[in-house]
Amino acid sequence: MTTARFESIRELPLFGEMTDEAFDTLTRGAFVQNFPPNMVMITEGEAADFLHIVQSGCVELFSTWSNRETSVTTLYENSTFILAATMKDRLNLMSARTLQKSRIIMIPSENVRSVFANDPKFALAIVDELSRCYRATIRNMKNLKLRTSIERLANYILKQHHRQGDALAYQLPIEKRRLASYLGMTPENLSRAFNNLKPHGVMVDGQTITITDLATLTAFAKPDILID
Amino acid sequence: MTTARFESIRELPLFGEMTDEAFDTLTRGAFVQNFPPNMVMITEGEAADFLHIVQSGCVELFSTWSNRETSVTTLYENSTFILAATMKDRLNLMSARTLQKSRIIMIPSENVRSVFANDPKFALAIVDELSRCYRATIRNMKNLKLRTSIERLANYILKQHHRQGDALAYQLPIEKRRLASYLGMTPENLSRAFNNLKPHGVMVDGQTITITDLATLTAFAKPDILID
DNA sequence: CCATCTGCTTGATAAATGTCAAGGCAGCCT
DNA sequence: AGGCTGCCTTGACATTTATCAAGCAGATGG
Repeated sequence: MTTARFESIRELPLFGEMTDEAFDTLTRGAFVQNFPPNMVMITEGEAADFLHIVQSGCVELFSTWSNRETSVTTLYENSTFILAATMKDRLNLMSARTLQKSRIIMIPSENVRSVFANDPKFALAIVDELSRCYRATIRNMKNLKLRTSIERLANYILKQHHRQGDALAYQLPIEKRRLASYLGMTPENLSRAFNNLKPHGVMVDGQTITITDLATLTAFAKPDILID
Repeated sequence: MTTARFESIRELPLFGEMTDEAFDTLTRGAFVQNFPPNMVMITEGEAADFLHIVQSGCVELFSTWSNRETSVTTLYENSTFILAATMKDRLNLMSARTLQKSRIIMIPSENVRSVFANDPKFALAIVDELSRCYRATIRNMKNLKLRTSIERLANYILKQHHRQGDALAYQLPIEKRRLASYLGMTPENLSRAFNNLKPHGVMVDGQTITITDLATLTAFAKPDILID
């Protein structure tokens, strides 16, 4: 029974509703791979031969052009990536590297496309996931185009605050230089941006963020349900 | 026969492969609406009750936050929009306004979702369209984060050159202030960016762009198949 | 333990981009 | 024709952001 190896993903929204038969077909030829930290798994421009799922660890999607590099997003446990390129059988637009030791499940793209055609529940789940990624990217772009770097940082701090159970003090989940790249600025500028946020209720010590005045920070950040 | 009213879209990639029956179901309750230029048809934050298709004219998707506005994309004949929000039954993340007198076909979102479940060919077409939009947005974001404003303009000029049949002289399809917003800069800066491109082989007179040195412009712009 | 490395921070400076104000020009209306 | 109006352009200036260089601190490895 191949399914047993992929139990951990069977209950994910993307696979939860499909038939057992479809799930077996999907995972036939799939495999799990362990990667050390800081390993480039996928380089943009390559064919998208596999749908990837982060089983454990952490993966950064990034892109380069003309000696510049930018972080597009960071993925944690149970996230899928390379879905759009997989469905259209196109080249990857982004590269992927592990940030920590990570276990990645890889499902042949062909399987995804053939099961999509035969299992309506799976088809719906694919569309849900694609729509979610698309909308997340639109939000990301609005964030970049409508806000200054300090505003982006302020909203990032608020978002993490919510993600970490409304804790007023928490650890940054990624290195500051990667956060800087994600937010579209240089590490130097991120340092200064943290300093600029002091009067708006943010204290920083190493990886630890402390929100000293949530109301002031929120008033400054003006979070928006259509962006954040 | 309701279908007759929607003949013009029957052959689009999104609808071309589906059964006649499914197409009839889809367009039941759909309608065509004429809009004058510069009319806001959709405001971000509203529910996505209809899938929209531009039958003729031109539509800009844009977003606002805190008294700022940015143009996300411009759509021409046969483009669909609001697809992701339609499929997930969520709020629109972007607003839409006509730039010219436009005819828009509006299909109830419920129809799209129910036909999706019953017509595999349509389901595949939806995924294709969603993937295309997603990948276009990723490209857009890479463009914004990896290039300076002058580089973005140079690549925009090259892309239009190709879209307009490799013409060395052509008309800009949109107003400069909207182009500026799309490229993530102010109108004043766009003017200066055009001036900066003179030595790289670009001449501008009103709406007319003339590429005087394609090789130099291309060398400067460094277009990339994974962005442009 | 020291030496080294890497990521972070800071200051000084430069470059890119935005803001404000003014003026030009074309299209439009009366 | 004359006068609007809206868009674009230009100049002067302010702000934001990046770059370069230096130094610091914590982690790593002999």
